[in-house]
Amino acid sequence: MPPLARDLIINKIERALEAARSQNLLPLDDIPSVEVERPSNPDHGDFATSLPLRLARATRLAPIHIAETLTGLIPTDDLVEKVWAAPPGFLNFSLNTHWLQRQVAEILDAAENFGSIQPADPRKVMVEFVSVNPTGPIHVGHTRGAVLGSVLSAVLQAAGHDVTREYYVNDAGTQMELFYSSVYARYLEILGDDAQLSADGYQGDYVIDLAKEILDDEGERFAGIEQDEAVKEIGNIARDKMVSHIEKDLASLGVTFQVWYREHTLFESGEYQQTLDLLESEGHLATRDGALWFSSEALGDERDNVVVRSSGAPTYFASDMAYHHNKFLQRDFDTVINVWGADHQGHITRLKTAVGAMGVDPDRLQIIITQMVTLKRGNELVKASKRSGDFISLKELVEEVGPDACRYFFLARAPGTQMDFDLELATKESSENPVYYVQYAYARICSILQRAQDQDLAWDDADLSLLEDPHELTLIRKMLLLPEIVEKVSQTLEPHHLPHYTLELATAFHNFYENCRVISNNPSDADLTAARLKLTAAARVALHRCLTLMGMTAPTRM
RNA sequence: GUCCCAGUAGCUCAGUUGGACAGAGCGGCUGCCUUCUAAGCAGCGGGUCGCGGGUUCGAAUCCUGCCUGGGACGCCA
Repeated sequence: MPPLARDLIINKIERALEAARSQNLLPLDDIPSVEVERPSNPDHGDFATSLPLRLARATRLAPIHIAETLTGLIPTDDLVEKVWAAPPGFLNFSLNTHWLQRQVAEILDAAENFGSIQPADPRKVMVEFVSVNPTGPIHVGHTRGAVLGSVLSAVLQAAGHDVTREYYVNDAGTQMELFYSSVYARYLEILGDDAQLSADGYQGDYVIDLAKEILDDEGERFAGIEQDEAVKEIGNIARDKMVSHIEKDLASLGVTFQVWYREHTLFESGEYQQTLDLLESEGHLATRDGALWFSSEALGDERDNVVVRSSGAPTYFASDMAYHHNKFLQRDFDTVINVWGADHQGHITRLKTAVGAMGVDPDRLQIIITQMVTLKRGNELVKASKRSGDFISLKELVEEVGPDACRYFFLARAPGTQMDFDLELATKESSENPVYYVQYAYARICSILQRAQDQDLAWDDADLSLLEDPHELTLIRKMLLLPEIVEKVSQTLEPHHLPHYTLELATAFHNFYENCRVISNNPSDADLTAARLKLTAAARVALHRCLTLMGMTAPTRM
């Protein structure tokens, strides 16, 4: 992977600053950190920095003077065609056309690795996401986190990190007990007993379906045995079925995991006890009112939190502490990213506090909160509550909208914003969804390249210096942005930049297509045709990578 | 009551961590298919960036006070 043009330019500016200092052209005590941006206006070049404006105060010089001084110290070369100062004090750079043309070959050489980068700090990263309790099917509200987590994982991997995608299965705790008894109650109900489902039990029809399945598979034997034992056995079966349903539903959306980590293993392995011992030895635990508390208030949290109830049962928080002990201290992840729904927001501080109490830098735990998804049918609100059973499942959603559009829809919005999902609109507009715009560009590319192949046209040895049309150069410039986008997403943990970029890339291709005929019928254009085919092939590489990173299909025809 | 997130075009949303004239898609209006896919392209119209102060060369972006919407504050998960 060659260095990014951006980094080469930053380097040039740094050297110019060094020179300015040693030649006493600028009164600098030390070299400031240099940042460049991508100007939105093409007239301002490919890269720009506002550094002169920032240096004005410290140097007591006019920004434009600083910009002009630096301009004189930055030589143009193979990469940079032009450097100029622009009022009130910007320093602009435009890239050398021949350099741009050569990048077409670089992109083709990189092939499916195009867009990948080498990070300054390669890390072992875990992305834990979805992690819905296996007490019911996965529904629309969870879809957002599922898509976000899977794309984030893919991008982090492209950014050179060692990524593990993990689902935390909460198979211990009171909600699971309630779920188990709910299935048991339905089981008995089918066998003719009076309904015994408690008011706070799980009401959804899927519980009945589950009970039927178990009845079909296992027969009536659970009716004959003692209740506690029956609930336990039925519970185990129901849980396994639920987990595998969830796994299948997520897979239909293209979301997969490497590890399904079970909560109860924390207790079996002794890690739970180990975690408590560690916290105890550091003086972070206290007994009060018959319960065991984590003294988080002393560590800056708003209040202390219960770890073990007076009943002796550990809280969810307790196993979550043990789980993060496992992530950081047992499995040695450098960075752990948790994707949580907005309802878990209150949990952030205490978990970070707990991680800190274990001697782990809390900044190594990064929590992304996805805001609520409000589900609508037209103007009608659709409630999504698992216990009432009235919800739209992920499965239904994928069947109705399709996985690609579904992914794009959730992906294109920043995680921190609440969003409305109008089912009516989503299906009605599906043919005009931006996802088709992008895929259409890809299909067009494939169609052209197929035609070229049919005509035995080769482009490997094409003369890329023929690519001089503004639309051609714009397309090249746009493609070269991908590594920067990958880096940005991996740093900000905001995958929504990717679909937005992909849309721009598709636009750049559509514009090229409209303005530059690729395969010419005129034999005298053979060289230009070859060059444009090569560019088209590079565009296929770039768009394909985008679609792959987003977990979407790349159709060769539409 | 305290804390967190959000408020940008008719609608759905971006806005490169304080920069150059505020963008895209959809919807509306007008053009473009006898040559590689019209699921496309070109153009027009559309904004008090929730409101008021402040910080500075410069604010949609940072600070502060309000307004509106959502969420979190349990020996639930």
